[in-house]
Amino acid sequence: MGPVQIKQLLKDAQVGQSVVVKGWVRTKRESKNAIFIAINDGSTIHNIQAVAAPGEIPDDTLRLITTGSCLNVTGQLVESLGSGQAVEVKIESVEVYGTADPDHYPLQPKKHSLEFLREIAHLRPRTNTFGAILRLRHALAFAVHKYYNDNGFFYLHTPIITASDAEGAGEMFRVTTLDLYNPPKNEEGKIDFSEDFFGREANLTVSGQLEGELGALALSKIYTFGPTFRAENSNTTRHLAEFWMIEPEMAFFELEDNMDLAEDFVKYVISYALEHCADDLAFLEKRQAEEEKNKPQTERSMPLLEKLRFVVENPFERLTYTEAIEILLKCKPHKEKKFQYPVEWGIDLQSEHERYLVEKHFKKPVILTNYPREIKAFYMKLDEDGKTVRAMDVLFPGIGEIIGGSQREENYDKLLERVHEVGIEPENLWWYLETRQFGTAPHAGFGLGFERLVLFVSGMGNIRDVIPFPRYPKSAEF
RNA sequence: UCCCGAAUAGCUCAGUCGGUUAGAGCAUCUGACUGUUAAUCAGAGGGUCGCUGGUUCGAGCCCAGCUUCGGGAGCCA
Repeated sequence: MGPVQIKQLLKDAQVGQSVVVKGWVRTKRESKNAIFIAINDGSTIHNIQAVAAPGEIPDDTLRLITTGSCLNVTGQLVESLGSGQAVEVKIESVEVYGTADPDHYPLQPKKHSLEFLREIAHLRPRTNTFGAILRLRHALAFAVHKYYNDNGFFYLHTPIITASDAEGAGEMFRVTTLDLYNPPKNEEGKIDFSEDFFGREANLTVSGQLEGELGALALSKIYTFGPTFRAENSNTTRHLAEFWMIEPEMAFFELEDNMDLAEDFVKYVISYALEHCADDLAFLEKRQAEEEKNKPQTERSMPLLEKLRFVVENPFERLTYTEAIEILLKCKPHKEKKFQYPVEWGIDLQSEHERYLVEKHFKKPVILTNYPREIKAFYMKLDEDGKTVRAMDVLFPGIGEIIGGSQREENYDKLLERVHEVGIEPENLWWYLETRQFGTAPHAGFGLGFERLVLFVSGMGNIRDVIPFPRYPKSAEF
């Protein structure tokens, strides 16, 4: 199927074999006795070097071979006379598929800032960094499916368009076919959504969880992995308006099981990346070190591979919210009034508090559980004391909350009480509430932000650089 | 959305106290040299100093507003 990829060529091809290489030119170097063309087809971070003697490539063709142009090269695989590579392609013929005028092609054989590359998101996959990230992203996505498939989960496709506005997970993007310049109005002068496509207000999903629970209460173990949308005006290195979320939901799982799964799952996918993306991770480790070389020693990250192995090999720290508050109350930054936000039982933990726990106190991933009910969602199961809920957040160094989950409230009366408490109209969630009336079961689940995972594993600093075409406020160009 | 900072050549950046013709490195082009590795050396071309307005004899530089970007915060995954 198609031409042999450069990855395969570098791995398997025999010297003397005739080969066809199709890919994009990274650099061309000419000397008196030889022309060198570094070609990359995205299958691997490594280029293959194609070589010709001067005159072997017609001048008209040679002139078109510039950084960024696309070639179809036929030749023979030979041992390299140079020292940088074991094998190279001795060119027999070259066809230029597409030129890239060097006066206008923005990618040059030099370092570019990530901000600049974000402005040319249509071309940045051709860089080493984004090639590595996109291959890593693929491997992690594949590992997610493999993990759940191997563990008896079913991939459930929850809807992208949803009419339930009661989830409270954030601002939503409206979906409508109404004429925004002249929308139908009802007697009160308000927009008449009964005229809209779905006969009611509709939005893009902020979470597949509620539908995921419906699946778990039938198939026992399901997961979702799909796009998720938040219309928050978030301008940070950890938020996107469109991102991919993985949400497993399991019947007959309690909080402990949920934590065990979350930890095992994250460790599995990171191990998978370590095993299958060694070259790309090595490159990303170098890239991160290079980027941080001007930082003082104390602010530099642990080398990427060391960090990933550390996470895989060590148990996550597990403690309750109450225990975390006690640690924070006793800690130095609190006593020296270094925290911007006060610490007391009942507060929602701020970034600075989470960072202290993860990066200073424990120096490893932390799972916090049993948060006060007031600061968590209505669907979380109440603890016996009625004050806390069976929530769990997995906090990662540098990323913050990578997973948020809980055991769900399966008791109809308690759930209904919470629904009223937070001011949701029960009619809007009748189908969700019915699962607690018909064969309810203890169950639990969590959501993992896929880009936050890629961010952590890649060592990149901005979530906008770990998704091919990022969506964030004022940005949807590509 | 809030706080702080930034915007100068294709890219990364310097530009002193407001003062004549706005600089460097890389990239590009030309030449030299070389089994080269983001080659090296020499030369050349390349600018609406983010936008709008203001202050001033004079603004890349000072002031105001806007736009975009970055860092931090909030919202959260």
